[in-house]
Formats: sequence, C-alpha cells, structure tokens
Amino acid sequence: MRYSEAHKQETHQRLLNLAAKALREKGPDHLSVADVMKSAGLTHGGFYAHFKSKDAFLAETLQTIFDQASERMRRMVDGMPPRHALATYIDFYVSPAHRDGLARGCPVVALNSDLPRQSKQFRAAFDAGVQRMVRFLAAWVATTSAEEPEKLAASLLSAMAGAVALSRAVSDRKLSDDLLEATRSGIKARLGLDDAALSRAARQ
Amino acid sequence: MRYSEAHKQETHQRLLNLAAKALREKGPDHLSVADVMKSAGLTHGGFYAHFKSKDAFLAETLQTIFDQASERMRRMVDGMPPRHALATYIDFYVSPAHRDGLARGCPVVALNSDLPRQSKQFRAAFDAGVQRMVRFLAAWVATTSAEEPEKLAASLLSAMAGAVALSRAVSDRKLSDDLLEATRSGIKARLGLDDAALSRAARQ
DNA sequence: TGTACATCAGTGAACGCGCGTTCACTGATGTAC
DNA sequence: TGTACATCAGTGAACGCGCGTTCACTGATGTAC
Repeated sequence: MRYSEAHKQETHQRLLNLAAKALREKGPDHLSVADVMKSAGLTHGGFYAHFKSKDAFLAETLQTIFDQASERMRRMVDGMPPRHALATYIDFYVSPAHRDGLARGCPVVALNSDLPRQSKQFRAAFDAGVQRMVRFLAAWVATTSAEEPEKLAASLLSAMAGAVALSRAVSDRKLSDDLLEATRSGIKARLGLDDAALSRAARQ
Repeated sequence: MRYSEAHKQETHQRLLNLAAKALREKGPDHLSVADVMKSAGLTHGGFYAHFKSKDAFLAETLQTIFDQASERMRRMVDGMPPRHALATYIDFYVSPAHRDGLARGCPVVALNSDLPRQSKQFRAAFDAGVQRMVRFLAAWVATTSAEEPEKLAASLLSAMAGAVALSRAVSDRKLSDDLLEATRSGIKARLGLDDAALSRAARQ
C-alpha cells in the first residue's frame, strides 16, 4: 500500500528514536534490526526501504542521540551565565540519575569502550559528536580563566564520562555514589566552581 | 590420546593468556571460542574439556587480566615510596603508549561501557578487579593527606580510564594527546603530585 | 615384568539459533491521459 | 470526472553465515592385577 508523502519520514524518524534508546541499552552488537522494526510495529523486511545497512543505521542513530543530547543540554542551561551553566551541567551529568538512566544517558558513557571495535561510519559519527561536546564545554571553560580550554574541556568530558561509566559497573552502591560525588567535587574544584571558590569570587 | 598430568593445566593457562589479549582487542561479543582454540592450535570441540561455557571462560579470563595487571603494577613501583609510586603509575596509565596498546591495556579502559550488558559472572569478576585496584590506589592516596582515600581513589581510576578510553575513540590525534596530558597534569595537581607541589613539599 | 582395561584431552562433524540481508509480492494512493 | 497505469512502504518467506554447544569417537598413557 502506498502512504502519504510525510509518512516515510515519520517512520524513518520513529525508527531512529526507538533505536536511540536501544543503542544505549543494548549496545551496537545486541541491537537487532528485527527488534527495532518489531518495536515500531513493522516487519523486519521493510527496514531496507529506510536504511542502506545496519551500519548506516547505527551511525545515523548515534548522530540522532548526539543531536538530542545537544538540544537537551542547550535547553537545560538556557539563559544562564557560563560559570553557572557549567556547574549545572556537571551536576546533571555526574549524578546517580544519569548513572541509572541508561537509555537516556550520554552516548560517551554508554559506548566509550565499544568504539575501537565499531565500523568506520560509526566511529566518525561518535567522533563528530564528541568534538561538538568538547567545543561546547570549551566555550564555557574559556570564561573561567583556563588556558587551552579545548584541552581542558576534553579532559573534563572524559573524567565525567569515565566516572558515570564506572559507577554503572561497580556493584557496591556506596562506592558507586562516592565515586560520583568525589568526581563532581573534584572537577568543580579544578574549575574554581566549588563552594569555597565561588564565595571567594563573590567577595572580590 | 592421553597427556601428562601437567598438560591440561598448561593448555588451560595458554587459553586464558590468549583470550586475555583477544578480550581486550575484540571485546566479549566478538571474541569467539573457535578463534581462541584455533590460535592455540586446537579444534573448537575441545574447549569444553576446559571450561563450562563461554561465559565462565570470559569471567576467568577477566580475572586473569586483573591478576596480570596487579602483578605488573606491583613490579613497576617496587620499592618506591607511595608518593613516587602513585606518580609513576599515573604517568604509565595516562599515556599514549597505553592508548595504543589495546591488547595489553587496563580492562577498565577496554571494557568500561560493555559491562552493563554482560553476564552476572563477568560483572562479578570485573567488580572484584576494580575493587582491588581501588584499594591499591587508596593505600597510596592515603599517604597524601586526603580524607576518604577510597572515594578519591575510585574517582581517580575513573578519570584515568575515561581519559584513555576517550583518547582511543577520538580521531584527532592532537586532541587525543592533549586530552591525556590535561588529565595527567590535572590528576597530579589534585593529588599534590605536580611539579609545583612537589617543589613546595621539598622546600618544607 | 607383562597384560587388560580405564581414562580423558582433544577431534571433527553436526545441531540449533539469531541475525543481517534479499526478494518476489501486495495494494492503496498518486499521476497521466 | 473517470480510467489505466506507476509507484513504493511494507510483508513475510528464505538464504547464508557465524557462533556456542553437543556428541560419538580416538588413542596414548596411567592403573590394576
């Protein structure tokens, strides 16, 4: 049967949205084409009307995830001064909620170590997403007096993502919580965003 | 044919050593039983004389990796005072050499984000390995005046592992190198192990 | 010391399963006349 | 306005492949007598 003009685009987007969750929950290898199609109420054969291959699909899905994450990030700190935005983002990112929300979390946390084993397309999409996040963070970091803000921003991102990833892997709940807290306060101190530094700044 | 008494143990260990590399290179999903057996010069059917299942094999392999890593770590800093040992380990861990040596690297880097998707056995082995590393680091950290050394040690490990993992994922070589350098210096500063802090300490 | 039997690491074919991909087909809607 | 044809998102069976696992079998060595 033939569908209205917008129909294909809607289905396409719906598949990407479903896969965006599944990719973070199951990882690139355990996400199956048939499952995604089934969750969209379709049969697996129709997949190739929308995507050239599973690889291409995964790369496009990853791009979608990074797009959504950027959008969310932008909305979250909308109107805040950079210093405040950075602190807010760190608190949001390095948190038990992020640890526990696999399907909605940052792809850098969810896919970190899988990357060296993925296709070129997928790696390229990841790479682009990371670069975008680094530039975003760097713009904020640049206002906190640091030299080489990109360098620091990349280091921050890896520290945050590493902490959330390890907090997911560790079974001891207390250690998991502690690790997040120590990372959060450590990073903020490094950026002069801890309470002590902020009140120092306020006094000046 | 029947073999000498030690033969089975030797083969068992040989399989673990081969898998220890393959697991870090290929990840738990792409490591195949048949490949490991083939690389040991055996046929795949014999696998089950040594291991109950692939899952059990992976868990035992992971344990082997952590054991080897501990041993290596111990040898590396043998005889050093804690402060020096900590600095040495950080330099060794957060380095381009570690980034480029996938098959010999730390499993926390290589398997980080795969973990939530693995079997209970595998997760338990990872968990135990991480706890051991954290306690090891904490013992050193405890000598640098920090309160709650375990908490800080876990945060350190996640920052280091996150940095190496992200440095592997990023295609821009300069960003990758910079990220490692920024993390290394950031962590050392946090622990009072940077050059400035060390000379301060020396002056006192 | 010699003989008969048991053991069991390793062999290689086979099984079952899930998966990515292909393909002939469907049929409601759009388009041409 | 009505009719004939083209389009193409989606269907569902099928294919090929790799993989974990099973299993009957092998045959050199260890053990019992």
